[in-house]
Amino acid sequence: MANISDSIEKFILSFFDDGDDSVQLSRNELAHYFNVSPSQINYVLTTRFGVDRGYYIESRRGGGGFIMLVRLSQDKEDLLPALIKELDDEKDLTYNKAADVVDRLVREEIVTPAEADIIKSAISDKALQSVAVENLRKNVFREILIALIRR
Amino acid sequence: MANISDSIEKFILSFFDDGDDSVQLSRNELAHYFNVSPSQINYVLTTRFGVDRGYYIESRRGGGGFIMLVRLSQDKEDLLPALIKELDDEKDLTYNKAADVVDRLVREEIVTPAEADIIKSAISDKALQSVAVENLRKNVFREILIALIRR
DNA sequence: GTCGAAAGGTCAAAGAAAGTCAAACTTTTA
DNA sequence: TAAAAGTTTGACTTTCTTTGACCTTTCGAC
Repeated sequence: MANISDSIEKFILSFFDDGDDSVQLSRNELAHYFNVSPSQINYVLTTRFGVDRGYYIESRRGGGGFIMLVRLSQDKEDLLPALIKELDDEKDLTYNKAADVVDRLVREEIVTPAEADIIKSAISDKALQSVAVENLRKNVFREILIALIRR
Repeated sequence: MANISDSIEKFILSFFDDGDDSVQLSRNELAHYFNVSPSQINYVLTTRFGVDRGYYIESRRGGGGFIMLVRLSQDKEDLLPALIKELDDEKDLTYNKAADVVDRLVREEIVTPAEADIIKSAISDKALQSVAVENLRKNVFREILIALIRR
């Protein structure tokens, strides 16, 4: 966790701790506080607080400008079907993108952390990297078993 | 023990001495410390810290990158490591064979029935039948999401 | 209305890791 | 002692982060 972006992410997340569903911040202040260039705040926001992770970003420029992060809390009934639909549009589902979704499912209490580990292992690069299709299931299953050992 | 890889292995093993189950290291630092090329660290990791030896490797690139080694249960009596080993010998792992194993894991109370459902969906024919490899993860993930809806 | 300062936004380049792979070299084994 | 197995190295790739130069929007003063 040596990198600053992770620290900034944590810092921002801590603002949500009071159960608030939205948080307001100042890009310049934050950048100054962490001694980084302001655009790094944007980097953190786009990589850590995108829709994939279940956040919505709103902002205003100029005097009195601000950035507001809203934690999306979708209707639990709709979330899974919505995610499946989004899947189809996704042209390239990387592990990281998928893992973000899984983390969100944990947050929404649709899956337990233990189940999330299993899912992540099943969709990991390692599990799916199999040239020969015959080995695929083996790979996926192996990764799952490994995930089980780890807990 | 004249070769450097063995020394590096020993060195890394010593980090586990405090009873810790996981250890974090920097590839570059380690390579520099031993005066070897960074890729030699990968060599040591793959030859000495693979799953067969009871370790799991996780890593991240870029600024603040790291390599984390997790020690898995080394108990050869344990069911899971034994199953992983058997997997390698299995020439053709059908869905039914795998599902049997999963059911056994439920009976042994290693996984919950809910987790078993997730696992089964991840290794189902449907999940893994993807002509184009790019769609594979999508398929697997979709099947898992569907399994979640069902419950 | 116009202007300037005060925000925040964008993007590309540079930097900082780790990963891959094949070739060269060394050691072991049959 | 030749072939196989294991080790070492380095060039190249991929991923993620950090920085800075330049752009756009908003507000308040005049």
